[in-house]
Amino acid sequence: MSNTVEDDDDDFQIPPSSQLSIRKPLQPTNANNISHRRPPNKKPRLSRNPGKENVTPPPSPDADLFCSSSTPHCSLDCVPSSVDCSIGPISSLGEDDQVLIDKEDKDDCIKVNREGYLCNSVEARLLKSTIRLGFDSGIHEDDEGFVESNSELDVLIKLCSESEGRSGECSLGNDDSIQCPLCSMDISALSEEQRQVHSNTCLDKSYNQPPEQDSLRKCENSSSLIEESIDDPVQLPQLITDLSPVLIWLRSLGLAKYEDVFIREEIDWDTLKSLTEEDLLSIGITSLGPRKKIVNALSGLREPFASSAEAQAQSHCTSSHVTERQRDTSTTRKASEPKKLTANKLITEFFPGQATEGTKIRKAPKEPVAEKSPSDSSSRRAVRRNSNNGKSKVIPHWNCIPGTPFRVDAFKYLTRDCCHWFLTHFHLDHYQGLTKSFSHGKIYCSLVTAKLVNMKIGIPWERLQVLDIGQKVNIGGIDVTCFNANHCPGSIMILFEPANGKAVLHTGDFRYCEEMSNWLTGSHISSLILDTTYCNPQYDFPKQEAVIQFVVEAIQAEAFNPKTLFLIGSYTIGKERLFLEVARVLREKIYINPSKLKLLECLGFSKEDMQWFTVKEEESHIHVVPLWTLASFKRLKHISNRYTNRYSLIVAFSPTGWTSGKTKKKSPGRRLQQGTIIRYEVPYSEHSSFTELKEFVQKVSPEVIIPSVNNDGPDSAAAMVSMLVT
DNA sequence: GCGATCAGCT
DNA sequence: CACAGCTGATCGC
Repeated sequence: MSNTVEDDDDDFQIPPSSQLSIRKPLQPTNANNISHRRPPNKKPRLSRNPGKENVTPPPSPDADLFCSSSTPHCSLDCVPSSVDCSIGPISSLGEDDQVLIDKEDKDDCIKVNREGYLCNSVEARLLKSTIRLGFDSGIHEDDEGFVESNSELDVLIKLCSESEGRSGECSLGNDDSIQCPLCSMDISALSEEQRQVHSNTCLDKSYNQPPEQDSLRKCENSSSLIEESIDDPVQLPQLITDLSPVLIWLRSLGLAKYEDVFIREEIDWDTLKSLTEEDLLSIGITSLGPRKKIVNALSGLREPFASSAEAQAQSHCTSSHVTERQRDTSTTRKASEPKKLTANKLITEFFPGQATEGTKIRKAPKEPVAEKSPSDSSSRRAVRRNSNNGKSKVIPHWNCIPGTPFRVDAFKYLTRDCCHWFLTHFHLDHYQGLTKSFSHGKIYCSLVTAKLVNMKIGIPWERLQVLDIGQKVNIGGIDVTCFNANHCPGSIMILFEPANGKAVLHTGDFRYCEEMSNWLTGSHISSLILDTTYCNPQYDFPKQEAVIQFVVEAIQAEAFNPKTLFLIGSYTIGKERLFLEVARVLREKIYINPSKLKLLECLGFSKEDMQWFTVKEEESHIHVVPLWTLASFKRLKHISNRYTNRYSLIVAFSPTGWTSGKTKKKSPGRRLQQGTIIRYEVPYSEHSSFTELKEFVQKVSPEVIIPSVNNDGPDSAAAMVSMLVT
């Protein structure tokens, strides 16, 4: 193509303005000395084109996608046009990518982009200040770098700590007979909710089974359940009796991966109690988080109130008849519970209302753990080993909607007793198990997700039921409303309102934005199934807009060398906003491969947006590539070798929220360089930050929270708790 | 040969 | 560590 940057020509050729208009010609000095480049997180370099100096998208035909400033909840001119400004029912989708929607208030017409991204008007408003303030997203820290303590923090801390070590699954058999995975009791006759209560109770018992009580988990609710179980002792779960107390204890901390170490060192219960942090270090527990966690738990073991005999005697798997009365009774007993640690308040203590189940916070690991054997060192292996033709018998709590027969993102656990399957978004870990031979009923999802499921997996449209955003529908007698989850295109969170009046909000994966709380005002949420991916204060990343601006400026800063190839990582779907905004702001086309284009065509981008993509590699020096190809310099070197003639410098952007955990707090990115390869790690996240989770939970104010992500390991929230307590 | 699943990896 | 995958091996049809 004529507009290709010539491989061997050092002279920068001005490309057609539509493609490379902002691309800077050479800087006056040190053009070849990469290390002398200005760090991009400083003052933005101005474009020669005065109309394109900042992140504000240039006027474009799709400018009408912006909400007018008169719309109360919408602002500002710097909101990317790919994002919509509110949410409302998409009742029909025409050829145009925008849909005009009449809300109840006719004056409040809003436009929704089919892409489905949300308008983060507040983010947009914050943009300038965030840049100036080093991407401060508004959270306050103390000198130690911790988020200031308040009840909301405690709420989430508690949420996290409670999510540790408890395995909340409900049992669903493939056959008529349904057994509790722990005590093997036949629970076929029980209702769905009762089964969950039963299984969860068993798991609570297993958690409390070690001879001494785990100091990290003085959950009064579990205590109350233990007391309830006294009245109804049945056989001990086999799983529990076969394991050594040390291993059980270890597992209860979510540190099963260190089982091998403890076995190798032949650490028995007495030895365990005498271990010091130094000992732990010497036997190979080098990670700070797990070590602290163990030390903390050990100190709890040495406490006099730990009553092992009693715990064992009481830790029998109970049948499911945990009645409201019993719960009330146990609740009244709680006041005198000796096991309670005031430092570990239940998250639900901060919320009004009575819990609907004995356990208010459930661990809902992404993978079931109930059937793990002692030798398993990773949950993944355990799952594989225990998988039943790919469909595990034990379905995590977060896949079940209490009070309904519905399943969410539960295709790994297909059963014949359910015919309503919801899919929150098209990411593998959520649709895994779904194949084109699916014949278990209907799949409910957004239009974008339905298109992808149809195209990529081959599910026929007859099996797919599109849920219109913001529109309440009745499915099997249950009101269902979905909202834009602001995660990836097509992602939704789903509100279930069963007849029992106990509404359940399943967030799917989501990135919080202020509008979300508006949708939910008025609805009392009983259970919140929450995406807790970054439920840890260390994950406190900037708003997406700030990161986008950082990337734009970084590209501008690095682009003075005309033989620079820019790579932006992305998933199958996800991170589109990042590279689309880069294209729009820099007014340069972005290369994507043909299969990616086909995918993007399903996402509901406008024609104007789509014009920024090209499948002709030579038309662009900004390429979108799979995220993992940027994971290491080794891989980047591989890419670099492919383009030796054409490019002399590779600048890659890895957008992931995990970046924020390992860099300084709220840093907009990390610049790493090896020779002619530069790699930026930028904290562009499509999950909520800890701060956002806090805010969301506070606003939704549910009675019960069911985490959808298992936060085990060094990053575990329990470790965070121990750090806060000590 | 193909689809589905699993194991290992980043 | 692991967001959300990819790749290659294996198995059953």
